[in-house]
Amino acid sequence: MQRQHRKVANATNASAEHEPRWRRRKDDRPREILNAALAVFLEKGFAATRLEDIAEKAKVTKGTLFIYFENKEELFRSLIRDAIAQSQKISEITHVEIQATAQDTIILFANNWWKYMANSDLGKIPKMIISEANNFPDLAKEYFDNCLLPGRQILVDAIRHGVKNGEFKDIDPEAAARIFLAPYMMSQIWRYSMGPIDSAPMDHLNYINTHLKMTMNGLLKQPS
Amino acid sequence: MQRQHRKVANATNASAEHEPRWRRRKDDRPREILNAALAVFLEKGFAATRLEDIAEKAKVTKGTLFIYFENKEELFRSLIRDAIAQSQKISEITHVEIQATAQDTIILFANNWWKYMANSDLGKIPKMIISEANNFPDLAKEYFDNCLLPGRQILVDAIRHGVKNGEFKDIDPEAAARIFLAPYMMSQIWRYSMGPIDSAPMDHLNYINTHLKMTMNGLLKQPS
Amino acid sequence: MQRQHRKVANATNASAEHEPRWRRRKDDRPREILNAALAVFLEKGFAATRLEDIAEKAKVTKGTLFIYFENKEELFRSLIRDAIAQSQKISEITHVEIQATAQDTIILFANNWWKYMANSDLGKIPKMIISEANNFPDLAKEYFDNCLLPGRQILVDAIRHGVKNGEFKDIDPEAAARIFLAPYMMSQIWRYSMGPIDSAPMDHLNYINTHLKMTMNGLLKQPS
Amino acid sequence: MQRQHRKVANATNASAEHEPRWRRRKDDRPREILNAALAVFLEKGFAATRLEDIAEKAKVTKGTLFIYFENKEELFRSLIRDAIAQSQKISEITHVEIQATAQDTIILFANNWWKYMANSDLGKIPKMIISEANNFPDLAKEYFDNCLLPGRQILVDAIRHGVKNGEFKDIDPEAAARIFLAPYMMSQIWRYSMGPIDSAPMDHLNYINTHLKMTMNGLLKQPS
DNA sequence: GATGAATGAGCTTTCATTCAT
DNA sequence: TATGAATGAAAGCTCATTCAT
Repeated sequence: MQRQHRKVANATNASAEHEPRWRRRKDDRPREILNAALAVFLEKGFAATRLEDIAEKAKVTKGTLFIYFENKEELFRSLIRDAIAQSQKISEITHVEIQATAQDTIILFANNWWKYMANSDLGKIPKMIISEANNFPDLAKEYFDNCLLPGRQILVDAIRHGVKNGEFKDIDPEAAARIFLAPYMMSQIWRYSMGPIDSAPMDHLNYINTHLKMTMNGLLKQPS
Repeated sequence: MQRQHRKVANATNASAEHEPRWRRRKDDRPREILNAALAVFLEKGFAATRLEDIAEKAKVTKGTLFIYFENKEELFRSLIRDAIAQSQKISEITHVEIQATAQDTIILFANNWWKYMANSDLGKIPKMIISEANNFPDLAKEYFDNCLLPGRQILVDAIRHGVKNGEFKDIDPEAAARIFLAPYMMSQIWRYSMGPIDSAPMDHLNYINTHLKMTMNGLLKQPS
Repeated sequence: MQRQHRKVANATNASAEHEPRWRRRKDDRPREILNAALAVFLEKGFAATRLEDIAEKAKVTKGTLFIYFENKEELFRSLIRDAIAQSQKISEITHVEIQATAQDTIILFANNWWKYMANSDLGKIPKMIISEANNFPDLAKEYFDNCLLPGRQILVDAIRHGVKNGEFKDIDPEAAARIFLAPYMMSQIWRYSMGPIDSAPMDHLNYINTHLKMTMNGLLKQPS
Repeated sequence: MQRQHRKVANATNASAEHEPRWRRRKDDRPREILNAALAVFLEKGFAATRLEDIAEKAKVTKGTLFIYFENKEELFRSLIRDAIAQSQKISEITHVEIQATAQDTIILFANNWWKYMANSDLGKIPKMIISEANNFPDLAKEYFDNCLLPGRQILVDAIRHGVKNGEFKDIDPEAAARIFLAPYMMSQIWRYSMGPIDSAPMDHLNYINTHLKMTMNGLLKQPS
């Protein structure tokens, strides 16, 4: 005991206005760790991620991670579950009222949904889920059921409605919904994987607008 | 890879004449290992894959892998490089002659390309590249430059040509090409990740046909 | 230990006059911690014991342990040393006057000694010492020299005296003393280890009386 | 590959008659490891034992332990289970025929049993079981049921028989059996814990003989 | 060549100990 | 004083890689 106290005293005397070696950040730590974890898991994948990298990025030591998360797997799961929970909140927001036309419904939904996907950390999840789906099938399913299916269903319904009321051509709504979503998903997946590699980076806004234009009107001037 | 191939060639020469044709030949080993590796790497990703799993699938033991491949990383690289090499051969085949209409050119290309993507192991590469792009950026770039860019460029050229000659509406060919490709890519990536999870499995042919119809003619009956 | 006691004494002096007597006083802490430590160390052994378990049992937090004890090892040592000190006090009590017969001396000593062994925390020490003797040989020696040897010596002396004066048969007093003690020791060691497992729990009083009867008179009706 | 082969060649050339870095000892390893484990677990206890110590004693590396045992706990359990299995074989040997007198039965059994306890590794188990009983209650129970109870029961039966036929005094056979066994057990427990500390080491044979004499005939010349 | 026992570097996890609060 | 968040030094365990067989 004596010895330790003296040690502290010395340290204090030697450099009185020193930054403390660490601070208590009980409330903020989990978020900081999750943010760091997201960055590293996204980049390297689950297995290739070393907890030390996450710790370093979160500016804590390895041991601290285990105060807030049971183990590496639980940290990863927390990350995904957290994203799912946030997505659901957003789902409620983006749950669009049916508009005058099916086209308007689709565009409104797509724009709302895209706003979150492209501008928040939520947009990083699809790449991670794709990469880890076989290692964490339960998480993938949870994400799929809660975050992807509902949005797809809105599209299916809108397209089916548009087909029925003569606004859209006769088309399979299920397939059309998937196709409509593919460029959005692909864009996000690409961004966090091939993004740094693709020599011709994409103008996202232009990309999305072109997508809507193409999907609605087609490429052909004189449709067959 | 190079080194291994030479070694394999030697082995073949040395023993080919006194072994019956139908017998499993020693120089099939690298192929068998690569096949096994593809299956496991695809499922689990590079870091989560244990060489023992690959060995088991290839019906050899761990030690044997190191006879044919320098180490785990080289095995993975061989896999991708091998796929790139095959893709290039196919590229030559799918390098379509320009057709009467831009639409025909695009459809011809797409069908050819899709034939290989959907029906051979080549279609498994995109998911792996997406997952490992940040851990193997050089491989990702190689794949991108040799397998994706050329195909995309054919589309860009065809669309640009179609826009110029009045066949297509006025649209950004770069963006349009990416959007056109997205559902194809997404379909393959999905297949090997979320495929087993997606409750409503896809009819690929229907999906592709709907895609072509939508892209060419649009959804709207009365295009704006 | 010494240091802690002084510290405690100070604390008592400083605050004794303005705190009600019945209130749990600060200087009970070391005792409470030692009690908790005894329970957990006894159950799990030194290395398998987590300080957090002791803290919880003592209704303090981990950090508090380090206020009263320098480290885990010192806490353990304090525990044993404390027991040794108590044993010595008791030794003085049980240091029996020589009785009319050697038998009476032995029985008087055994009953006195047993009273403490069977009914106080002192009886928990043998199991701990046995378990940790190789990890803390100095402690084991201290316990042996101060707590076991003196008692054994009393027995050796009494037996030797009994042999000499014809009260006892001709027997090796050293061996006989050990043998006489063994069932007592074993009984305590057993109690805190196999006790909960032994399906037929022991009636201690019966056990001890049988022991005395057997040891003094033997099993045989017609001694050879 | 090339590189490694050359490396080997160099090493070989440089010191051709070198001892190999390791040998394959598939069949002997488990025994060697168990022996090493017994020594270290016995000395330090389960929790304080580092696998590295066992590995070192067994002249292998840490990793090798995991080839033969699933984890530290399983290694420990294997050790005990192995001892139990051996004990049972011996039990069959020591399962004594009933002799002319109860005294003879007891002495025959005790001598047989003691032969193994005092002269083989089996005698090390009681100290370990005592120490770890609370951490491995299932193992302790298994040991108790298979190794201790049967022997004790033989004694109980013999004593009860002796009491009934007038050979022995009227005594509680259950208690007497425990008391009879205590010095044997204590002797073994002592040997592997306090043994190195006890300044006056024991002559085991003398100890046992004194025990038998005392137990059978008692200390008193003129039994009361 | 092929095998798989053995190695050893590296990672996850634990927990005694420290120290900001 | 007391707390408990944070640290960091092990320890257990895994697995790519080596190498005796």
